[in-house]
Amino acid sequence: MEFRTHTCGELNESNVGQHVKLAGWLSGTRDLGAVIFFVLRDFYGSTQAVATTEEMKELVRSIPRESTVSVEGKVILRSSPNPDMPTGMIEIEPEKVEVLGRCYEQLPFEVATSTQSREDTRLRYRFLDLRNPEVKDKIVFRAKVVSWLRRKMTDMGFLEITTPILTSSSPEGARDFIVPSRLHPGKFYALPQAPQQYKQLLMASGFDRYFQIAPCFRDEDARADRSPGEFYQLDTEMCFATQDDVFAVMEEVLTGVFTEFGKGKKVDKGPYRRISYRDAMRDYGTDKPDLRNPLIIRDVTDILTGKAPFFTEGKTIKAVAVNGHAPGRKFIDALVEKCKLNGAENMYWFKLDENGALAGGIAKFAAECKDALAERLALENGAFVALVAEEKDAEKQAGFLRTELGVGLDLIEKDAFRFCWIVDFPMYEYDDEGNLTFCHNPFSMPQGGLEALNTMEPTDILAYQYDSVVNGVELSSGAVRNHEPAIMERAFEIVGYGKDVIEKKFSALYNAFKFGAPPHAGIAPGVDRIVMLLAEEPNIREIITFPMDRNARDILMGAPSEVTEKQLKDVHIKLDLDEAPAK
RNA sequence: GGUCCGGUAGUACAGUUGGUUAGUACGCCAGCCUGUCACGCUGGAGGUCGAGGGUUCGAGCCCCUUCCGGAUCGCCA
Repeated sequence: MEFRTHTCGELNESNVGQHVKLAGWLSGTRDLGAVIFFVLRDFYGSTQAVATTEEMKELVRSIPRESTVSVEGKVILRSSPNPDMPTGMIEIEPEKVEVLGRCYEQLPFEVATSTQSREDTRLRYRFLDLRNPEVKDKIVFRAKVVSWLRRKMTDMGFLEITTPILTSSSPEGARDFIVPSRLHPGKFYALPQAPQQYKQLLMASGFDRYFQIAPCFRDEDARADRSPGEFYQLDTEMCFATQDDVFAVMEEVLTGVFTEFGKGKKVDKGPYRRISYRDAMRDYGTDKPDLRNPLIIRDVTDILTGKAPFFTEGKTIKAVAVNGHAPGRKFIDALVEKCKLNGAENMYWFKLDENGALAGGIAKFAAECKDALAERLALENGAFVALVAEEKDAEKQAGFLRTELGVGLDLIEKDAFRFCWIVDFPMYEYDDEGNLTFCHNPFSMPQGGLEALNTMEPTDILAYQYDSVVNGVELSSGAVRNHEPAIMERAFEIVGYGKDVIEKKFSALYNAFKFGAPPHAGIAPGVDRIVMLLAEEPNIREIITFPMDRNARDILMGAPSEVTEKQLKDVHIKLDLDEAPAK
């Protein structure tokens, strides 16, 4: 005996007269007394049935909503069709209705309006939340995107290879999730932050083009666009490949997926614009510029230093000029507050009135250098100029200002995905304690190779390290890898690590590279971010089937949870808690 | 960990200057209704106002502590 002959989304006029059987969730009843309309919903859609006999009406009245039900009967034409419903021309005249799984509890929220409930309630009842077609569709959408990416990569000659989930802790980067070993007391596995070393080992093994929809684990706090704990990357690596080779592949994949799933928005085609890290910081105040925003930051330190009490020596002064969209006083005052809240010392401003005279804000201080400012900032009559003057972080504050102005004055290009590559990241930087460290990761090849490492000022050395950015979102990070043991040794030596450290921390890679390593390069776009952008969904949890909450808890499953004494003993763990664990 | 906002019925919210019995919508229960499709109508049940303490004749409202949630920053090879 079969549960169904059709799904709830497929019946139409052509099925009229057929005897069918459907199964699904009772999503609602409309009891008109003499007739009861009730709607069955499954993964594919909804179909209405109509109960007319007293016996059938009593039965339908007795079934709670959201119970699973099978309905067997004849497809009939509706006397009052619903053109908004795919199955709206027909309905089922049931002969037999059977409850398959009763809904015993009061629903915590309406399935159809689940998204209006608090997020923790939704997550606790995620299985109900996911019955909401609006919620479910985002997960289906994600599956389609992932499927497309997988097929595209395969078609381009990449081989999908899975790499271990239980692996070793990697010393730098984000905090690891660690897993105690039972067989090896006191030792731990770590979940991979990325399959970085494995994919490079695959290159050393001769696999030419690798990819994987790879789960990555990082024990860091959440953000609106960053799920805590785990996320997925389209991880890929190529043998005998240059930065340009990687770009060519990714431009095809990214433009492809954004065109296919981007709802008709304009999508940049490759080659994408390339912007050096330093130019990006200078012009946009960030290494992930939103190119839909037409505003450019200009440095006016040389023009304005000393011209006002607050433009003192040593501050960097950055300006963002807007022609033709001068905001009102209320907007400006709010902007000043936002900038201060973001950590800026202050925000200054002036306008150029219709006659080309400086007005408002710091106009009286800037008057004497009006011509220089007008030229530097390409000012037109009616322009508005916002400035920040900072001892440090001037670029960052100006970047914030640029975004606020672009968004606030509605200057952002609509319906477009604007891609760029951020290239030439510095190899090294000084950390807050003044120590030299790797800027991105130690696996990148320094531009100029060993000679650059030996002759250049470390902070001047650039790496073959790149990010892809779309609409202000960092989509992926990648690099040409350092496959030369000698260059690796020198690269680590510069930050004060000896050969022994490489041996210890990266022994597998370091050893592999001594046996004839191919030059190789790769990149890893974030799958969750791609889906978020395509689905126009600002909350990353909406595009994850079973997301953790912001505090990295799965409140549906109750993770993380305590384990038994025996489990702890098996893995040689003794707890040392400040307080007794909460029950 | 910092800052800001919030927590009132199953759900989403309102609640005036601190003042009588804490309301509204949806859901739930009972009844009416022959073409609904967010059906409609009538009635009913449902509350530790997150928790604890304080001020006051009187606290959902004011103060303190604490828990929880959201936004944001720190953090994120």
